Amino acid sequence: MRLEPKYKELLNSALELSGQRATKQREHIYALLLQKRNHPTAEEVYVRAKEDMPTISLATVYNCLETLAETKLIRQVNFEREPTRYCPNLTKHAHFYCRESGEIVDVDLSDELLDELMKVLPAGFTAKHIEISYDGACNDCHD
Amino acid sequence: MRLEPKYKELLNSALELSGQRATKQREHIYALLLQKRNHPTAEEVYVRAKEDMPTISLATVYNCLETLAETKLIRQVNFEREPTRYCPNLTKHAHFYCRESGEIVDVDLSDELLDELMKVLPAGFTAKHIEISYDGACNDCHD
DNA sequence: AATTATATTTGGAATTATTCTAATTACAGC
DNA sequence: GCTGTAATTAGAATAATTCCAAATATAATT
Repeated sequence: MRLEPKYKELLNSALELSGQRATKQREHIYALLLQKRNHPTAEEVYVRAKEDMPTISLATVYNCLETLAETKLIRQVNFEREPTRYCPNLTKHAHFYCRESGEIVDVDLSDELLDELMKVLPAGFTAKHIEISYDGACNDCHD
Repeated sequence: MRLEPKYKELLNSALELSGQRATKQREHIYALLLQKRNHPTAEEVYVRAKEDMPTISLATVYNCLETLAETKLIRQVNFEREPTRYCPNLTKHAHFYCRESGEIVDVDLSDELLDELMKVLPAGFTAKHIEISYDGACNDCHD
């Protein structure tokens, strides 16, 4: 698994900006998130990471995911009480969770729609972030 | 703490509909959620519940909250990995979480806005529910 | 009203996801 | 190549929640 130059630069500059080091583990985990964008849990990332890097520990996976999230290279996605999932899609989007297949699909959101959502806030409230999750049945799963 | 007749009926019919029994504990917990609508966690509900019902157990609090949520009398509210909070507001609304004060505020949503959110789904996708959470600073907390 | 069947509550143990800790290892600057 | 700091590692600890088996409460039936 190789990290494309574009993303390698993105990673390096994001880490440098926040005064953190570029390590094999961080690069590896970022690469595998980009390579298969299926919103894996930390545990799933751990399993995949070990294929090419058998000595990596679960704690490191958590640490790396945390670092990547802090530096805004990935997003954490939560559905109710389920384990946190991770997503390297940096565009503005919501998540659709199919209760049938368990699949999570990104749903792009326009700036206009996000603006409208901001406008319904009470006076004096300012939101840094809006998190939107749908849940239902995806294309492949109508009862 | 007394459950208003209106809500008592709502509770009884919801429980009956789902074939479950009306118990003191369920009524008590529903009443205290209605009385102080500050989106408490299960632990907070437990503390409050014990004031008037000292022998209630934490497991029962969880059971009752689960039953109330199943019967759609209350909603579960999750913010990232924080403990689940509970909300008896049945209108369509989002939640605003103030990172400063920790306060959670209901934000009413119009049917039109929800429609628009449904329209942006890919073809063949149908959502049963949309969960929207803002996070930022509330009226009382601009840095 | 007593009897029976089933649902609910209870306290504690178990589980799950995640974070913490202390020791080792790796990296960056001199 | 040394030195200081950051990152990784394995395992222990934690927090929220769920599970379990026994006791109790409720509803249905006699």
